[in-house]
Amino acid sequence: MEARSADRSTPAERRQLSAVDGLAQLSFLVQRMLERRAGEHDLSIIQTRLLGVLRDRRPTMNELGKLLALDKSSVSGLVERAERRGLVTRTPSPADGRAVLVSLTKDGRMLVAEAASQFEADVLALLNRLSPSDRGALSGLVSRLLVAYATDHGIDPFPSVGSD
Amino acid sequence: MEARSADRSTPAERRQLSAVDGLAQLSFLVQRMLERRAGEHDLSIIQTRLLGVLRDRRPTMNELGKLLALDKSSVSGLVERAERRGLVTRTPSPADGRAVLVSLTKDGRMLVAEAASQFEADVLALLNRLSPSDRGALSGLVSRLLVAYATDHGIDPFPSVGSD
DNA sequence: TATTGTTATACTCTATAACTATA
DNA sequence: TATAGTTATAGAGTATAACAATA
Repeated sequence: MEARSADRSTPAERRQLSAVDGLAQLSFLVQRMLERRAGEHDLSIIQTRLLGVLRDRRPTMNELGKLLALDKSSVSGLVERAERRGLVTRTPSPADGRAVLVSLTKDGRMLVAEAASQFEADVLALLNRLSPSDRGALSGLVSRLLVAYATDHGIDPFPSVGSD
Repeated sequence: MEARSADRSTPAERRQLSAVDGLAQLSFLVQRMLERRAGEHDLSIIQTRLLGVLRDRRPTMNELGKLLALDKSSVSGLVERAERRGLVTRTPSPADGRAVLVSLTKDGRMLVAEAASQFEADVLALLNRLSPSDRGALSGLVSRLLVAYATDHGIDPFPSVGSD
């Protein structure tokens, strides 16, 4: 649902968002930035995530399902649509006759690189609204938060977000 | 795409995420929390957002489209499905014979309240991984960032996230 | 038998276009 | 004419279930 403050005062009187509202709003903002940049390349967020995880992997359909937290049948459709656009290719696995390896094409790699750099620029522009010292502080706090969370969940905090 | 660090060192050597990666990961994490809690009530994120914006509004279909950034035809379907579940009701507008007012039912209000409080608890639990002073610092920085961004875009930073 | 992947099916979500009714 | 809303249609994205091929 929408994050919402219980605060009923007028805008001019309110000077700070609650921590929960702030984090919720920030997450929506970042997601919107990603969605917008992806959309400029006719990519959905999930298609963009697919290309993203393939940047440094050549997984089977099965592994892709785990990486993206999708059912194998969903992966079939996702990859089929990306393949139809020439962004990824399917290759039979030499190691396992049942398996299929998915990898980026040149076009796919170019597209994801472009979208990634634009998204990065968006986030940097957002962060530039803070002073350098505030920026560093925010970055450090977010990093610590994520590392603590990941550690609690037995995950390596550093590989990418979302799925891999 | 997946947020990714260009850092190629091993996990044990890496001690901080880049600011961009951190914000991207954090946004995915918060979104997953929302998605999970919504899913427990058989709600999608967009259905949850619909209920969320209706908590303190009684908009027309048209206004709802602007609040959620959806085409009017999308709103028709969205509201139709929510109405079928007994979560919202449609009432003819007394002021305009063409317009329809959408509002929460008791069931809808209960559902969104429950999902909201669970989501809030998730975010608070996440934040509790930081010390109280770090928590305050993070909250303040995020708040300043969002206020600066909103001000630059001529938006009131305080009403809810995402759409309203 | 178990695993990998595809296909059939069903539903949500979204947009465009055509339509009705009201302003 | 313009606006509010619905409906028809098309497509992406998701899951479950049934299936074929391989291990």
